Amino acid sequence: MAHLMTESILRGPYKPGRIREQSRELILQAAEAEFACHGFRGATMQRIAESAQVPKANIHYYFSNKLGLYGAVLENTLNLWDAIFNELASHDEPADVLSCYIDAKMDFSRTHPTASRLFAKEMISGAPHLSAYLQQDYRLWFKQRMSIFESWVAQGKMDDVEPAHVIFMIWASTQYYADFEPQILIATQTPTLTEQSFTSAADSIKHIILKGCGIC
Amino acid sequence: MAHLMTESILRGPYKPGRIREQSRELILQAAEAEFACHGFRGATMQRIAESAQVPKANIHYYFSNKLGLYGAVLENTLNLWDAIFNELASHDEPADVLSCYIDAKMDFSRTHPTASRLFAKEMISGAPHLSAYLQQDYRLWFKQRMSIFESWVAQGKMDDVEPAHVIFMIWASTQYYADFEPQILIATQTPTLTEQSFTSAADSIKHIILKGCGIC
DNA sequence: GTCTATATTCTGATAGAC
DNA sequence: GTCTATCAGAATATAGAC
Repeated sequence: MAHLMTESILRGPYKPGRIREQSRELILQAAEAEFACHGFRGATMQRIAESAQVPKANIHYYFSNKLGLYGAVLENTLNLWDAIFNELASHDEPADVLSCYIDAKMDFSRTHPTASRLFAKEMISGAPHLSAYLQQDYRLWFKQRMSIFESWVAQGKMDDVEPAHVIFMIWASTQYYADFEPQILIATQTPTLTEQSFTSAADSIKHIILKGCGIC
Repeated sequence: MAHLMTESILRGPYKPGRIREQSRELILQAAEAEFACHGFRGATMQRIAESAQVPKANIHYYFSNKLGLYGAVLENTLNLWDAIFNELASHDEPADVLSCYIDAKMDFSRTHPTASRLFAKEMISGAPHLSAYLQQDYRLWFKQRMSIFESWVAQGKMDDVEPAHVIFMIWASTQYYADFEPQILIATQTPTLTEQSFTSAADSIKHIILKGCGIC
């Protein structure tokens, strides 16, 4: 029976370092919400601690300082972001590729709105903590995808639109439903964005982007 | 000669209250940049004072407190915003209306990027200081424009796309070039967004939105 | 690992001389 | 109207008992 006392009821059997992981995760979640809402400077350790329901000093036990905590939150967010990036696969037909990508991006806005907002806040502030990330994989990824679009244009599979602007339109439109939720709710006079709202939005975006780019 | 000493070289002849106006304007400009970059909580009176090159106490002479200053900045921003709202006029042809509106919105992103970012930050934070504004004119404006779109759909002038999503796509895409500038610069590997960048982006957006909505 | 108490710096705001 | 000096409270961060 003794070892049962050390098991986590919620998260399965005991492993060395599990308490550490759990506490870290709890703080990270609270921090993500706080940073997404108030930005790096506007967020306070006090509020994060209250939200995570741990004493303020515990945060400093798990993370070196405020910047370290923010870095950890940002890293989590960027990992999620990368996963969506790679959803823009190079299948044969542009229609399939873009449809799937728009659906994936919109799904991300629905399931990870806080991550989307955190990223947006960081960008609007001039991306002071993202330079390393943006310089690496991101540039390469973008260049590669742009050349795929250009080959489609060359093959007459889509209109001669600048590929970068198409990507920006997709990013902007899909992220909008996470980042500008209050504006959308009031405009459409609905209390919350349902799963159906997102599906409907994705359908409209797909229709406009595909037809607008001359993809059949 | 004496009265020349009281004239402002930059802003024309002396008027009662001119010093007051000038100082207020100076502080407001610095505050807008600071709030747009760090949000309400993240901005500090100290930094605003330094940026405006006035002693911190002077800000409290012109504005009741931090919230009052933020309110004044936000009011300026919303007035600019309203002007663009009304650019979506109800001419006869959808193509003209949407073209002009996209151009106007994109021009706003180019000439008032800080205002755009301030508004975006406020939205991402849940629009805590905008509820009054969003409840009034905004709802009415949106409803009216939606009915125009619906009449176009009924007349077969455009595809049966949900009007709200079209508007959101236009807002999202145009604001993106102000709010997400760092991402765009790094992706396109250019040092700054030129006037030509904005024109090119507007052209792509117009092409995709108009064709995508079936507007000839 | 957890938490109370506290050191230290910073922030918003004010008083009062000029 | 302007500015220096300063307050009270809040912020990050640490010390040290348990």
